[in-house]
Amino acid sequence: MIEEALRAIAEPRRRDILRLLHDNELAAGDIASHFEVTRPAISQHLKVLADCQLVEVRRQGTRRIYRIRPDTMSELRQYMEQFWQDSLSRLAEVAEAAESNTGSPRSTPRGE
Amino acid sequence: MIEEALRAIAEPRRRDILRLLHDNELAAGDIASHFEVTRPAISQHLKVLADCQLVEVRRQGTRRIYRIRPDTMSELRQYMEQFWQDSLSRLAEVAEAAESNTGSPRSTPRGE
DNA sequence: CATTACCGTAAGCCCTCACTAACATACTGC
DNA sequence: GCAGTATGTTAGTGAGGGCTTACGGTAATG
Repeated sequence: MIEEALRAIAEPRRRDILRLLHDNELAAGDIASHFEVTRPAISQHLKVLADCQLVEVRRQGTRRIYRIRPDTMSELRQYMEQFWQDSLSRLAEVAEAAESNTGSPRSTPRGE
Repeated sequence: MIEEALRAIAEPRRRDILRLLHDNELAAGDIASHFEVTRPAISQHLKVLADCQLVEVRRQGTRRIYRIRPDTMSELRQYMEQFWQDSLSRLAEVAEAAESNTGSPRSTPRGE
């Protein structure tokens, strides 16, 4: 489930959709009108977001109103926070912070 | 670049690799020995992680030693933090937090 | 009932991706 | 140079994903 949600937000278009819904609930057609792709494409994205419960849908006449599910969003957020802690050692975090503060990294960060 | 990194960590195997490297640097073979898939598969994952600068590699004889790049990890982390702020409204966050504090959400306060 | 608006679904195309098998490369020791 | 170790790279495969076109289904309206 969370795994599915993480894959879902890895897609830029779906992140755009979520940002679009950050404070307003919107009908599918309204959402689709914000993008260049066709309406069915957005509908499929909305289905992915609904399947992993990142959004929820409400029917109002012929319209489908989509809304963010903050509980699942927060769950995913917490999963990510745990991931940072699991993959970023305390020492590494401090080192990075110090490097960022000094502004003069010792090892070439952009060398290629 | 950040886009690429987000796509990279959407893959479970690559997150496992990053967690494996959280405080130790490891040779490619050592990393591969932790998984069931073949070494070339891990080598390709490592290339993906190196391309988006989530890890860096150092050569030591015939061995390639891989290490986390905390700067890029933090950059990605900050990008995600910004995304939560962009997609989660203040009100939704507060509502979720309150719901989470009570421990038993039970009745969803949404009219239907 | 017919029409219109709104929306999801199915099929097909093309591209990406994770994986394996085979080959190529770089370094070490004899 | 030759053999062995450690690793990257390439070709090929099967699965999945995003997109479009075409179609089907439901609700409001006359």
